[in-house]
Amino acid sequence: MYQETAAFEHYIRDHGLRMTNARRAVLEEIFSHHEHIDADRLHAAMRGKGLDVSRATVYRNLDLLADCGLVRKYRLDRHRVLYEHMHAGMEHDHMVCRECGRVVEFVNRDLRAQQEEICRAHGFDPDDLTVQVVGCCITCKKARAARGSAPPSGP
Amino acid sequence: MYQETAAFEHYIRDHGLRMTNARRAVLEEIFSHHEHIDADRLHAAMRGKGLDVSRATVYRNLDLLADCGLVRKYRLDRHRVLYEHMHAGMEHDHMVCRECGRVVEFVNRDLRAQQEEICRAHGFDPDDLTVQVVGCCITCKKARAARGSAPPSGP
DNA sequence: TTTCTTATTGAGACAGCGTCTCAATTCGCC
DNA sequence: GGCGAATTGAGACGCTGTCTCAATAAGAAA
Ligand SMILES: [Mn+2]
Ligand SMILES: [Mn+2]
Ligand SMILES: [Zn+2]
Ligand SMILES: [Zn+2]
Repeated sequence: MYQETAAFEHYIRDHGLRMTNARRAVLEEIFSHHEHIDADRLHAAMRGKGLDVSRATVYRNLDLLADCGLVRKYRLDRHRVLYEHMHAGMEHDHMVCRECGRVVEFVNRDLRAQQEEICRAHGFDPDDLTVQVVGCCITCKKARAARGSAPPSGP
Repeated sequence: MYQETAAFEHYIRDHGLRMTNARRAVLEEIFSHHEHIDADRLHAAMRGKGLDVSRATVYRNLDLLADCGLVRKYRLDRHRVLYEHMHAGMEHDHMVCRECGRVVEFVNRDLRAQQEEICRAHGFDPDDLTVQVVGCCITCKKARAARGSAPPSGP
């Protein structure tokens, strides 16, 4: 947390912004959640703890944190944007199950290297590399197979 | 177009659905546009030609076409979903410029193979593999460099 | 410390976009 | 042609994220 606070304050100063209680509160809150969470849920969690930060401010500061690289922003389903705090530069990607909604994370350095190579080839300067797979997870696949081949009571 | 109509009708029959004029119209319309387009613009284009298909129906049938694989659905910016007709299994991915909004497409078989390999390793059955890069395109990079290093009138 | 400038916040209105509802229509089968 | 179900049209609706603007507070300067 010292690490992140320092990085955030550094970014703030560097950009002629101001460090505020609301900013510290949003930073602490997002770093206390270790799953993907949307802005409204994060806001509700804060209100639940008695932290009076407005909805607009939570949205604004999550985006600020994303800009400064402490938080990542994903759209894993079409309904809402999810945020997640970074963990020391450990970038990962996602597989999303259509059936159960489960999100599986994976890290693959080669995939990233290859994306960077493509960018280089096009003279494109990337800020954000995303790989996303939508499909059916192993659990749902097994469940479907079990249902399909040997249902408890015959059809 | 015969190809796609046949594939669509086959999918329709296979799923106990019905072929309608609205479906044919949406299919023809999306295949007549060769850039990314959103549902409302496609709807407007149809109305412009005198095709009376409702907004909801355009949305519904674009999603149906996406389900059956004739159309792909992307969210290249956070504002809206864009659709694009497939071209004989030629899957591609996108780089989006933050500054000018330009979208650069690229095809890379290795990247796809690698994604499939990761899925296999996780027992994940993919329907949809997406790679998206957000950053700064070569044109904007050059424009920025020109502005930064040698402005017409001194600072 | 007090003063001053201005970035930030809060509260709610607003907007975009996609979904839903339900009566009317159309499809496909008999 | 008649029937039952799938599809459509029109608009209301809901969810998310953005914007507005007056009030507040950060932080530089005095
Ligand atoms: Mn994640
Ligand atoms: Mn494309
Ligand atoms: Zn699943
Ligand atoms: Zn550009």
